Amino acid sequence: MVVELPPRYLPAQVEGKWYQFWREHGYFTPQFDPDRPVFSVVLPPPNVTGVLHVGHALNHTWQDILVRYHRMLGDNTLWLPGSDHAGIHTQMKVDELIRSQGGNRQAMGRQRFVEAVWQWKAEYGGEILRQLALLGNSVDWSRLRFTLDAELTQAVIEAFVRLYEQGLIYRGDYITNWCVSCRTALSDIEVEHVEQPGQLTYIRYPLSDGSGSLTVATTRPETLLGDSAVAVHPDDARYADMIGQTVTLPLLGRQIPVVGDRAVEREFGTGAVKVTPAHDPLDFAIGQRHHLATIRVIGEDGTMTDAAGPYQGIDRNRARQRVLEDLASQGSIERQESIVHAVGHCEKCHQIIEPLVSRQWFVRMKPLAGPALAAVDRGLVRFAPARFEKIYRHWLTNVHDWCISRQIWWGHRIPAYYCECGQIVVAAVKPDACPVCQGPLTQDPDVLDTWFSSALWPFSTLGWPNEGPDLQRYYPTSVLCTGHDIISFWVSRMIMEGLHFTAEPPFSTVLINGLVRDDEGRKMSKSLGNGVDPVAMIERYGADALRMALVLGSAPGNDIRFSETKVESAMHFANKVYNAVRFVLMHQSEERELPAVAHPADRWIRARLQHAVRRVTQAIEQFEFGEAARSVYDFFWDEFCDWYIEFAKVRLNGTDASAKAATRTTLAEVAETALALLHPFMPFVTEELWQALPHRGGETIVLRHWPAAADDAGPELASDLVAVEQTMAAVRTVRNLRAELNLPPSQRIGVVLLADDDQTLVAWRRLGPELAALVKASELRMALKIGMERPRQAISGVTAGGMALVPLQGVVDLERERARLIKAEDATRKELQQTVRRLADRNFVQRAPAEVVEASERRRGELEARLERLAERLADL
RNA sequence: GGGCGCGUAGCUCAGUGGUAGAGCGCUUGACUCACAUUCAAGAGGUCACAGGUUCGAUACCUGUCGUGCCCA
Repeated sequence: MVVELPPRYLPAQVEGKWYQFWREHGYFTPQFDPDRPVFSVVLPPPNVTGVLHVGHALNHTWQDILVRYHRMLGDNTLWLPGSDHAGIHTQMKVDELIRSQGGNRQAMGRQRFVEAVWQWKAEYGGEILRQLALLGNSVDWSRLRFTLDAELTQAVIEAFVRLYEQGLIYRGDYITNWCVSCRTALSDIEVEHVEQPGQLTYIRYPLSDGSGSLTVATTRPETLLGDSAVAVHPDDARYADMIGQTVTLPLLGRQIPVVGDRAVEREFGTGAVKVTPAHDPLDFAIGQRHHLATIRVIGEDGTMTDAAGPYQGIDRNRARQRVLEDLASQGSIERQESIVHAVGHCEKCHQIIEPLVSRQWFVRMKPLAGPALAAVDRGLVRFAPARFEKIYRHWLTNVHDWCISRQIWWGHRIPAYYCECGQIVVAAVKPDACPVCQGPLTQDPDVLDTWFSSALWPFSTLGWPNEGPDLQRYYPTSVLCTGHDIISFWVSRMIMEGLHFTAEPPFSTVLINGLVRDDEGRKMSKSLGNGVDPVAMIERYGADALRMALVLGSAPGNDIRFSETKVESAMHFANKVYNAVRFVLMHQSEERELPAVAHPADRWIRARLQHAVRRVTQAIEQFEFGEAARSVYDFFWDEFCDWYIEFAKVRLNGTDASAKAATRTTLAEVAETALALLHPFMPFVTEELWQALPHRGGETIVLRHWPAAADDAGPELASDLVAVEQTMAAVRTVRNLRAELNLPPSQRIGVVLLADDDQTLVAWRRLGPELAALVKASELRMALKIGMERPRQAISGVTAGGMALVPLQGVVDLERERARLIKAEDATRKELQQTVRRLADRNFVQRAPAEVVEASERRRGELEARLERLAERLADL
């Protein structure tokens, strides 16, 4: 067969072609077979504004490995792609764009702005999806979803209405995290806590009866203006008699009570705290318990309200300075100390969060959290690795109600309608008029948190609330693969909503992938500028290389370090695979094949392949993708390329036609199976090569059945395997001797192999031609050691079952050789002593398993023999 | 303050209750007819430290130190 393949693998010329082929033929769309198991996965939807980063690349590669593996097993395999609308983020982005063009969101009005966002989405929102295809992800494009699609919006509205009707959604005045820059409420988990230096100010509040004063400590003196009490711990002896008294609020002169509350930490500051229910979550809770006034002194724009009296209209930061100055001039400040404390910041814009009371919509979490915890307890959902259950449990047991309204325009608008008469109607379709007074209704202006729609993703994407075939067939999904950073954000909420709406957990396994860090172990971030663009990596090294680099050395839940050299070496591997198969192709023949006579090496490589099949299959089943990848890698490179192909060359260059036929067949079949094994990891190069190789039926490796580990161990197999292993050992020993002598590979040498027993001699002889070729022997003599006169003036080495000698014909550095032998003798003696000591130990002999004791005894025998041989050689010199 | 990881070759990381492994890097030699994106050989490790369990611990337990993350 004439094969014209360039000597180097060029991924750029290959990858796009095959992806298009797969996509056009619809191989990623399952053909449902009711007799086969279902394997379904939903892609964690990336932000529509996003671009692919290496974290996605790892996460997607893992999913693609699982999905391609199950597709090859013949399961009904669905991987459903999509993106989410990323409410705040997208709105900010488009807002900036409009402002940069001199426009203004407020002036445009809501409707035109939302249209502009849709237009932006149509133009740029597909970027991440395009990049996702570059990675080779085998997603079903015919089922692409977006959280704001009509069907998914219907699901969101339906969920909201049902939860409302069930009393699980309510509207209320509550303290929320407010971002003065984004001008919206945020949920707890959208707040990042950052350690910062700050000032703890001790302020004296005089007792109203003039009998003294109480000192409180605060890091936020400006909130003093909104204080409605001072709280102390009821069991704190220092303040016991002050509870029930009133104090005078400095600056404003308001009379406020001293209350006792167990939430107060006695050890912090003075043990007395100012209570500002409108601007602190803990204070809000205290305020509720003691029916205190909620005085909002900071507005939604971050400036002081009219309740702040003389400070009205001042920015919150300047107000802090002014309050401090005024307190100082009054002599109310006892002292100040520097502290480091965690300050909440907006995850999106990194501004300091302002906790404030506002009217928002909430989901009651406790009733939903119970079943979600039970599902994990009962094993209906399991985490891999299991330790992540703890994070899940901890969050769900301490869960607070979820603020779901956002004061923005881009998103699912809340289906609540208000009448002037005070009536609130929550309905999927806007009613014509108020059911009470027939007055006109206006819709709530707010939209829902993006995570509210993401929580429904595993079933809204499959058609819920409609009971269509997709929902019946592919729900619940099989595995959800994601990072541990969104276990609370997303995973737990999907489980809660899934159980609530479908009575089933949305997936049975949560597979956690680690973070991809830079080569120094730092998190990748924009500010550090250490992010890696996966698309650039793909362009430079190929998607297969990027995938393999990320997967090798990755394990469930463990972070990995990324470095370009890893991608480079993975590219080398792709090239190696390519050239190995190129070799196979170059030796295929159009001639009618003769009956093949199998050679020990053929049986050996097939046995090693079976071993690799078992290892890879097992590792994938256990999500040990790094292990699985390494197994294929080692098989391909070490066993197939470095040994089998080298063995094969001998027979291919020989004259025996049936031996050639057997070799060709083995090369082709082993390569074909190995490519299948590698396909989930490196889809492109494997398809390219598989198409060129002879294969039985099938139009794509994507649908090739997954290799099954066969039990083909014949009686001759074991001795064949030993023969090959002993040959390999002898080759290594002779090569070692060659290296000792610094011989160039081109120089042929005489080699003598002396076997300790018949079995070894037979083994060597069976692979004699291969042995001679691999050690570049001009002459190879093999004999039993007994009765054979050892050549003098030869360099020698011990090997499994015998020894190897290379006659030197007068050219040898005797001292160097002697030093080498002494070193080997020392090492051998040391290990022998260890082994002897162990075997002398009655405890060991009696208690260790029999096979371990036997192995030790064998080892002792080997070591003794080796020591003997070494001594002989030394004597020779 | 609470919780969870990690500490194995120069670097990045596998791994196992019974003789320490890989890739990269390094050293030496080779453009050997699939591949120099290669081949062959080599050097390099008290498996963080201290106790305990065990006949035997790098692995299991406890503590210490270092380091990273999450939550409050």
